[in-house]
Parts: sequence; C-alpha cells; structure tokens
Amino acid sequence: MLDGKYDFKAIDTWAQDLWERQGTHRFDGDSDKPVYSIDTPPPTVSGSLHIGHVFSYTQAECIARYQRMRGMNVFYPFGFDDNGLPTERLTEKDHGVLGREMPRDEFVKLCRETSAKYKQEFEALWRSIGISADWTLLYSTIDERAIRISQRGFLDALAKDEVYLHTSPTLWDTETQTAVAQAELESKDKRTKMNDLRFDLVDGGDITIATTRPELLPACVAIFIHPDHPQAGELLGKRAKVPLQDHDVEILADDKVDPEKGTGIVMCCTFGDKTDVEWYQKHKLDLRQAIGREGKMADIAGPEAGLYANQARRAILERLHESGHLLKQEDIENVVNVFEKTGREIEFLPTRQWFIKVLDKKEKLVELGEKIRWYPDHMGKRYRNWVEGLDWDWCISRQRFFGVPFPVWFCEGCDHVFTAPEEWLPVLEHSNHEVKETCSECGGTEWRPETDVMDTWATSSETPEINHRWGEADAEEHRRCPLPMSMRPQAHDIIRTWAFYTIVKSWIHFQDVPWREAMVSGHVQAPGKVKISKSKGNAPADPRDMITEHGADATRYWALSATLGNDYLYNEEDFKQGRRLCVKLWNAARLARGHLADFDRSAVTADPRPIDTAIRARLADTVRIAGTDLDRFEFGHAKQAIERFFWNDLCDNYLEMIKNRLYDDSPDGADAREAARAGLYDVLNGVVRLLAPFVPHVTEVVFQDLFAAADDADAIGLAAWPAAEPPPGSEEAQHDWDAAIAVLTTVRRWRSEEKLSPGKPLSRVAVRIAPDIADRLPRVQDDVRAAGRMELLDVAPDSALEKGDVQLDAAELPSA
RNA sequence: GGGCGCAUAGCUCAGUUGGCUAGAGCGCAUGCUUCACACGCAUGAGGUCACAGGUUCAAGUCCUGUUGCGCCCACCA
Repeated sequence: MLDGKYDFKAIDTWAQDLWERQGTHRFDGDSDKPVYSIDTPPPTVSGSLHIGHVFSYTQAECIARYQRMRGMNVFYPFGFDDNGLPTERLTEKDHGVLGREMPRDEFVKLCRETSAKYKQEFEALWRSIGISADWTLLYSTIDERAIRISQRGFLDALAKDEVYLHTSPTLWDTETQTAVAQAELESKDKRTKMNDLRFDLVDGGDITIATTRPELLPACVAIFIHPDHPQAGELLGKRAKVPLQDHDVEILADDKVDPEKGTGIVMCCTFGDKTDVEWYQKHKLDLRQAIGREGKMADIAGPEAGLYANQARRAILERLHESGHLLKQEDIENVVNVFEKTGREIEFLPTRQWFIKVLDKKEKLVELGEKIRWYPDHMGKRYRNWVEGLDWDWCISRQRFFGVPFPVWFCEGCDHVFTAPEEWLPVLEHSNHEVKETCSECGGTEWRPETDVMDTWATSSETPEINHRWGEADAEEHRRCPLPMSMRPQAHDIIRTWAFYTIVKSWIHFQDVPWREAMVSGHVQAPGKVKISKSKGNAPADPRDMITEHGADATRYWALSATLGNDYLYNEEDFKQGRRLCVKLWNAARLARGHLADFDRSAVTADPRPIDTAIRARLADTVRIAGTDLDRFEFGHAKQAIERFFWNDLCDNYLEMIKNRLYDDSPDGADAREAARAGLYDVLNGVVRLLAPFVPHVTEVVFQDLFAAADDADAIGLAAWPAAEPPPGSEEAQHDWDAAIAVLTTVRRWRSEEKLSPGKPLSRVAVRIAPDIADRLPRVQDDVRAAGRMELLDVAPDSALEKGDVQLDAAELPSA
C-alpha cells in the first residue's frame, strides 16, 4: 500500500474493507477486560444527514478508538431513532400523504419503508467516515426489542406510580394534531397587533382590556385585576359583558396580574396561555373551548366558527371595529411558543394524556445531574437550569400513528386500565391480543385499546436499557454492557430532552444515573458565525461531499480540531490541514520503510545516542499529554500536541539528524545506523498509534506495512496505546537535544540570511556557545553536522553569552 | 428578567492547578527543486490578551464591576 502518492480514496476503502473483514471493532463478549460503554445517540432518521452529525459523532468516535487502544473492551453500539413524529413527517413529505387521512396500518407500513431507506444512507455515511461502532449491536427504536423494552419501561413506571393519566389543558399542536411536551417548544418572534378593547360593565361604565388574541373572546371566562390596582376596589365582584358575545364574566383579583402591563386589567380565556391554565385551575373557572383540535374555531365563536384562529382574529377585529369596541391598535413584537417540528403556535387544549411524573422529583433529578461528570463542566449547569425551570410533567402520549403503542386497554364500562402482561410484549397491534379479564372495578368484560402512541423520546430515553437488554430473555448472553454505562456523547441542544429524559427513566427503573460521564459537543456554525438551521438551508457543506472531496481522515481532522462543547465555525482550512498531515505521515512512512524493510527491532543491541533517547522522551511526554487530554475528552488539544511532536520533533529535526546514519551502510557505521533505525522505528511506531484515533485510515496503512508483523494486534485500532514512561537518561538527553537544536537553528538562520540552499554543504562552521550547553555539544555534534550539512563544526564556549545562546562566527563554503 | 458561555496576532483558534521574552495553523514577507514530502523546507514580521478596579512577589489565567456577542429558559395583557 505504501507506494506512490497519498491517495485517500484507495486508503479509505482499503482500511474500511479490512476492518469489515476482520470484525475489528466487534465487542468481545467473552473478554474479561473492563468494559467501556458508549450510549451513542441514535440519530433521528429525518431524511437529512447534516454536518453537525459528522462533527459530534466523530468526536465521540475518537474517544471510542482511544479507549480501545487503552485496553478497554469498548461497547460501542449504533442505533437509529426512527419511530414517532419525525419519521411520520418525513413520510408524509416524501409520499405526499397525510397520516390521519389514510388507513393507519398502511401509513405505518409506509413509515417503515421510508425509514428503512434512509437508515441505509445513514449507515453508509457512518461507515465511510470510519465510525468504529460494532454494527452487530445496531438497534432501531421501532424494532421489536426496542418496543418491548420501551413498553416494559412504561409498565415499570406505571407499576411504580410514576405514570398517570390525566385530562387537563395540554400543550397542543394543531397541525399534527397531537399533544406535545414542554421540551418540544420553541419561541418565535412574531409581529402582531395589540388591541385595546372596551368591555362594558353590566351595571354601567366600562373598562379597557388589551389583547393580542381577540379571537379568544368567546372563550373569555373571567377578568383579572391586581388586588392593589387603584381601581380594584370599585371593580372587584362586578361583571363585565364580553364584547360581541352574549355572556358576561366576573372581575376577580389575582396577584399574578402585572399592573404595568397592558391596561393592568386582563381577560382570562380557556386557553390563551399558561397563566390562563393556572387561573382556570386555581379559580375553578368555566371551560369555554373556542379552538378545536385542528386549530379551527368552535361553534361558540358564532360568525367566526370554522375559521382558523388567525382568520378568525381578522374577522372579529373587523366586527369589533364596527361595533366600536376596538379603541386602539398598536403594532408590537411579540414572542410566542411554537411547536419545534411544525413552527405552529401552540394551543392549550383539554385532552386526556399520559404523563410521567417529573415535577415531584426535581430535587432528586438535580442531585442525579450532580452525580454525573459533565464535560465540559458547565453543561451540567444547563441541565440543572432546565430541571429547575420545569412547569409540566412529561406528557408522553401522542395522538399519532407510527410509534410505540401503549400496552394498555380501557374498560368500556368505567375506563379502568388493563395492562398487558409481560409475555404479551411487544404489543405491536392491540388486535393481536384478546383481553379476557373481568373489570375489577365494574365487572365489565369489554375492553377498548389505547390508540395513542408514545412520544419518540419515551423510547429513546431508554437507550441504556436497550443496550443493556433490560429484562430480555437473552440478557444473560448479552449482559456485557453493565449499567450505568460509561459515557453518553451528545450535543448541547438535547440536554433538555434526551439527557434529561434518560436520567428520569434511569431513576424510575433503577434509582441510579444512566451513565457516569457525559460528553457534550457544540454545534457547527455557518460562515459568519450563524447558527445552521434547516429552514435557512445554510449548511456550509454536505457530509457526503466532505468525505468525497477531502477523504475520511481529513474530515475527521476537521471535526476533531474543535474544543469539546464550543460551537465551531466551519472552516475549509481545517480539511486542508488534515490532508497535509496525512500526506506528511505518508511520506515519512515511505522514508522509514526504505530503511526499515529488513529491520528486526528485537535484535537491536546498539546503544542509543542522546538524540535517540531524547526523541523517545519527547514521544513519552506527548503520550502523557495526549492521554490526559483524551481522558477528559479534549481531543483537539491532544491532536495539537501529537501533531506538533510528529511534525516539529520527528520530521523537521529528528529525521534530519539521523539521515546520515540511516544512509551510512559502511561496516564502521553499522552500530550508529542500527541505533538510528531503532529510534526511527520506535518513534514512528509510537506516533502512528497516537494519531490512529484521529486519522485511522492512513495510520492503518502505515501500521500494516511497517509494524503489524511484529505486533500482536491485527489492526491499529486494537494495538496498544504507547507507554508514557520516558526511557532511562531522558532528562540529560533532552538537554542535549535542546543544545543541538540551538546550534542547528543558528546555522539555519544564517543560511536563510545568506539566501543559501539548505542542501548546500558547508565545509566549516564556527560557533561560540554559552557555557551551559557547551559541554553537551560533543554528544550531539555529529547529529548537528548531519542535519546542518556541515563537514566541520568548531565549537567554542563563551561565558559572555546568555544561557542557551549561540553565536555564529564563521561559515565557509567548500573551495571550488 | 433568570441561567450559561464567549471576547487573545489580519482570519480561525490553543493557552490545565496564576510562574521566565503570550502559542499554533492559515494568511503575509524573504529565500530554497535539500537524496520522504513544493500537499514541502528554512527564516522573519505581526498581540496595550474587550474595558475598569482589586488580590498577589507574580494575573491572559483568580475576584468585583462595565461593555459587546452568542445559546438556553421565562415573558406572550
């Protein structure tokens, strides 16, 4: 392989084929090595692979490779999150259908087909970038095992009284016509009008109320005023006529009213916002539902009935204007909550939903967050901040089709809940099972299946359980991924969803954390430091193009140039730099092969020179630094240190200093040559391992060509991470090295000033050097002469010079 | 309004627990086909570390405040 020019296409294919053939990255279930398990994010099969995926997955993957080389038995599964609304939306878009307008089983089938197609593309991408997952552990959140474990999780929570069914005003999306969770909300700036409306009092007089949502007037059930409001005394208890409606409402006091906002008097509708929901519950108000599930006005809206809310708003404003109730209008910027998937404004609809209790365990959840080590540290604070701000229990039911069914039936007589026995799981279709029970509450025998499906997060929050094969019949043979898992990699945007929900579930099931460490990535930013968003379509590159154009290793190099947790500006330069590193390694390896072809490392008897020891010491330093960095997921820093060692120390200095010895095949030079070859062998062997987690393809080729034959490992990914122990005599040798470099640099500078080719030999160079390095020179003089192409090097100590200083006195070109 | 982060060379970024003249890559300048590599090599220019205080023998690093930018949450009368 190590022939000709560096060709990433050939290298990538060759290495990936090798790993595939070998099963290099399979988890070893029989090994007694300690397990390092990674709770890989199952990406949503949403149809588009984006640059952010490559970014964060590569970062975690680098750690998997590192841990494997450190001797850990790495459990590195891969998964796909293909159930739920995202897949439904993708299917609807791709096939131009609407799930609720076609037979459910047909739609579900179409969803399965659609996700299968995209899954293949996903897997191909991950393989093409060298993800070292064990693909035999692949799971998908809609496969039977995942459904079974998800349903088991639900039943476990239900049995522990952590789940409840409740009818109450719930966050509702009118486009997909389902309940949604707090974590799925986004805020959106909206230009709208603030309308001052006149409400006439029943007993005469009037008040002014400001609103952005006049279409909710039919749902107005009360008017609130702050108890300290100057008008409170005269208004409290009075009734006001709701404009254009035939009902009136009472004026009530509540200190949640802000006297500074609007007119200081506010109407309460069921339901315009979260406060309305609170007031409705607190003051036991009537329920007047003005908006239906599909976002259209209900019959009580009179002339506006059947219109969508925004149409109704325009219509009723016109009527309010005509009737003289509209006193003033003002353009304002408003913030509204929208559903992240559709961008539609959230409504509050009283519906019956399943909830998982989270509000009652906020403190415990904070505590669990503190038990997990977050990298970087401040991501733990973001988790905490989210938990502390929770307002709703976790609504897990969705009025949708393609998802994990609730394994429950309701009694037709009294709505009592029947839960599927364990042996029924997974309940894929309720019709596959017949409930023969008699209802313990009412004696009824007719049972109605729950038609809702679970929120997709209700399943993906069980990924540690899926990996562990919790409660599965074959768990014993697979019980190799212990809980808690070692590490959770993910990006910061899903701390409030995936990380949070997973912690909730783990607590409910096991009263423990799901993983010991969390590695949280930042985002890729588009040029101009702007957020990449699907709607803007401003992704700077397509992942497949990146790999095709730059190769897998250069693409990885780009992703690994970031600092964990920081957002990272997309930068083409990184790819070029990655490519350069690969080319450099390729060429250094070719040089090495020329000198190591017939080399037997184990037969070396020659003593190393000080620079041979020094370069080994510098390698050991680099191993230590890189190890410390990778242990805390600072891949970028590790990469920098390794690269610097490879490029500056090894290529620019060491190789130049040993070339003379390498090319000297005279009998006199045999020992010197052998020591140089041993040095070259050791250090290249070491650095290629250090680089392997970053650029696994090119390093695999080098490893196979030069080092595999003498190594136990079949692939570099299984080879041992180098030792950090410095060789004997390191300290002295390093000082000798520094002295050599000081002289070399002086000569190089002179050459550059004289505009002389570095290749042009010099017959004699005379330098004065500081006393502290003077006595070191004899030990490295030959090496310096070799690298500087000097036949003679005269060195004179000069106590007038500063520590480490070197002055060039004379340099002579050979006489022609 | 609450939480968090960022501010270092023209650009993109490193700078662990405070410790010598603040680093890298790109870009720029000068030179070099040198027997692995011009996808290279050598040399060089370039920074009041956002601002103002404070702690310390010593601050880019710690503390307080200010300004600007970004993210999350709340606000949705």
